[in-house]
Amino acid sequence: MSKTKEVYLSDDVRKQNRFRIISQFRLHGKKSRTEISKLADLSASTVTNVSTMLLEEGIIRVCDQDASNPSSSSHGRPRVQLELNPNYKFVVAGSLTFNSISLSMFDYLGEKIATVQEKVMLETMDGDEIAQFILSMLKRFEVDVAPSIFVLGVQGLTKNNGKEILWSPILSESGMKFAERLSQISYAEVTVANDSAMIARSLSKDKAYADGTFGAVLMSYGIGLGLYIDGQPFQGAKSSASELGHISFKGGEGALCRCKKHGCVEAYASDYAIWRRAKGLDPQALPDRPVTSEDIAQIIEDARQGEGPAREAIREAGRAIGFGLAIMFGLFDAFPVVFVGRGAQALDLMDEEIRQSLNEHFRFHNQLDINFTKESDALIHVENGSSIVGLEWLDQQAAFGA
Amino acid sequence: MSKTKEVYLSDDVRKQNRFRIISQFRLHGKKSRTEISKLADLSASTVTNVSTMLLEEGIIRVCDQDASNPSSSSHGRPRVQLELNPNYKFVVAGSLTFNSISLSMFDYLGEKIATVQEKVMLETMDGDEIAQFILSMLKRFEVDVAPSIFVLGVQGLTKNNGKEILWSPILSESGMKFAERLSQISYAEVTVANDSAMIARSLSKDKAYADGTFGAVLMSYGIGLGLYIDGQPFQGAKSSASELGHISFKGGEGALCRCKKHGCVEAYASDYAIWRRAKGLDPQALPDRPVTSEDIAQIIEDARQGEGPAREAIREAGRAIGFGLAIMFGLFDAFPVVFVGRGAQALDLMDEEIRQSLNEHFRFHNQLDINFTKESDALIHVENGSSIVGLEWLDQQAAFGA
DNA sequence: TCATTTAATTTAACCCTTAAAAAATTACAT
DNA sequence: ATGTAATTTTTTAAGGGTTAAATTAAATGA
Repeated sequence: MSKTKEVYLSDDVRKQNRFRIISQFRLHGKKSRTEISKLADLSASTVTNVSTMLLEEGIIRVCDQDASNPSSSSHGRPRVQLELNPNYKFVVAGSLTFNSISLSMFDYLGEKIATVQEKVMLETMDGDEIAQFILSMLKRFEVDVAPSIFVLGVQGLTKNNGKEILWSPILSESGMKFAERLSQISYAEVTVANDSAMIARSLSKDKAYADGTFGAVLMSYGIGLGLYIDGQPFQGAKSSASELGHISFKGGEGALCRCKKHGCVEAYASDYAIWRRAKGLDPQALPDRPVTSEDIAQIIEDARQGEGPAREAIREAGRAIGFGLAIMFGLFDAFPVVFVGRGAQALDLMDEEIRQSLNEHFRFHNQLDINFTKESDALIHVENGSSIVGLEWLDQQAAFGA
Repeated sequence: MSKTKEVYLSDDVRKQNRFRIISQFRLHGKKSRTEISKLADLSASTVTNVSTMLLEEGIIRVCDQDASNPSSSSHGRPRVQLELNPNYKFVVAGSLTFNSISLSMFDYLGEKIATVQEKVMLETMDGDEIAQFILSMLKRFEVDVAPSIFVLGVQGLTKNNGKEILWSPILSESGMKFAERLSQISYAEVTVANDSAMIARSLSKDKAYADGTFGAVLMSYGIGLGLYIDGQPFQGAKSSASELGHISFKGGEGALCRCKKHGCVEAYASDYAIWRRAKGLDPQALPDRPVTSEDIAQIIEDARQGEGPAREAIREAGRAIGFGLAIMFGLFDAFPVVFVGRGAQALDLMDEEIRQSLNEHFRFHNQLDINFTKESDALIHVENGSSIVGLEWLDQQAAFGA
């Protein structure tokens, strides 16, 4: 998954240039050799050579040269449009949440060609069972192709190599190795990634966020942060890091968090925390049943009606988020923030508290013209971001080989 | 300063290999072509070609082939030892603190060949004056060579490009551009870097810390953190980041910090904070005179005598540091920590409080077998780390050209 | 049908690395 | 002294990559 190559042979030069060319197709879609030559800043000869190889290897294909040849200037030999071959290889991108698994298959062009979703409590399963379950879901796809890579977004701390889940609140074992098992039985590459990081990746392709520096805060069963800096996903040292949710907001006597510590941001801002507080339950215990989307929607509606425990629960969530962001801003400088997930629907009700809290805890008062926006469909973004990771991996494989 | 290069021409291949070879000399000192060939994993022919060029360009030189030809096996043509040419180019590495400037000149081999130190209050000077002052100090060096690059360690937040100080407690202007001015009048490259980051860089060459992952906590006029992960210096998004000192420890009603906010870790753990508390001064005001090394030494000695305000001030510092580290560990995973600076002399008196605080605020109880050690001579480490940065820059220039 | 125009391919030259051959330099035995 | 073996370094020739320039391919329009 790394892009770093020790380059000291002309062979490596070709691989680099293959990657350059594939990347241009990935970025711009259908293009002629001449256009690619300009985009990739490579000579026409090189583009001819490389694209001949890529065609032979099935990585790209010649488009149907319909009447509609777009950019071609009417005179002269017409351009031959090429594009990535959608059938070259396939990615399965998915999202594992505490009560469901959702999987979608994408072709090499990035089109979603199938999708399956299943309710299931992951906490009750061990690594083998999860791997088997995912494989069984695959069989229900209408398409008959094998994926080359799985990318699965999951809440919690994942290792940067994508091979291990260090800790996840939705899994029974920690350091769970279902990735390894799934890889064994499916003969495919398997990558696990932090869900919020995947959301950020998905948004990074969006024009509105494409300038490159922003954070995606996921407010749902937990609180996650995915960070993009100068167009690059930010990774922690070993792990997905940027664990916004488990920054200590209230210290040891604070409300109980799912991670078994007290006072975490999550213990005030996640959906179970908001529900717990709105319903007046014991802050030192976890709710005894899962909190549903409907529960949260109801609380938000109550809060909109006026003051009361629901309103106050949401205010407190805002203060916790603001505190967490202040810490993050202190470490990374302030960045625009996109809120995603069920809790984000109440962003307008929290805005003031977030800003107050930020103001109190972040050191640069004057830099606080921070942009908060919200996005829904967290799950779609997780899947989308995961597919992007998968496609990038395929591109690198196609360029540099195994 | 980045190592990433776009390689798509055979010319780039040679540059990469030049860098490989130079790096081996940097790493191992005197070596023959044959040895370099093995170390750099390049053919003997390539090493011959490249070293011929490097010799012509004055980047390396032939060593005096004394009687002592070390590794050479007695039979056969003897190896010709080569090494980096100490006179190729020169680095000035320095440290700017609130009341002094210290500069040293290093040759291309990394040997310190001159050093000057000067008491001066930086806060009273503007960018131009600082730049002029540094130049005037240079004139007092006994050597008559011009440096190619200045690397200056300074407390506060620096931009990653090394061109700007975003914020520093010891400078009057924020975003000060003295780097630019110094660069103009000295015709040399100028880099400003976070002092703690430089300390970490210096320590990273030390065998004890060379396994690669550790943090260096600087406890003196402020609280800084330099992070090394897997042998690589960790950088924030835009800035030196990892501002341990300004994590909010006590919130808005906490003690006044030099950054003008309240409750920062620094407001409890820096030398002025410890002094303030030990002397029973108003926590909502800054001390009205600089705290000296002697002041701190005195407080530590008092604290060793038994309970009392001095002892309690140091305890509180430990709690603040522990809290800050807990936040850091939550974001980066736990890492061994080296303490440096005046305050570090009291590490044994704080150890218990640091660990208690960590335990309370860090989410993984069981991972707390963290190594704390201390190093003194913060200033030497800052200079040392800075010289390393300078030499790396020269190496890259030598390999890749301007 | 033919000149014009633009796209794509082929050709020839250049750069870099490396394996293999050659040259250089020393130790040691006779 | 002199020749042989051992080792290091340089030179040579081959192989792979890129590119500018020349050439071929394919369409338009008079």
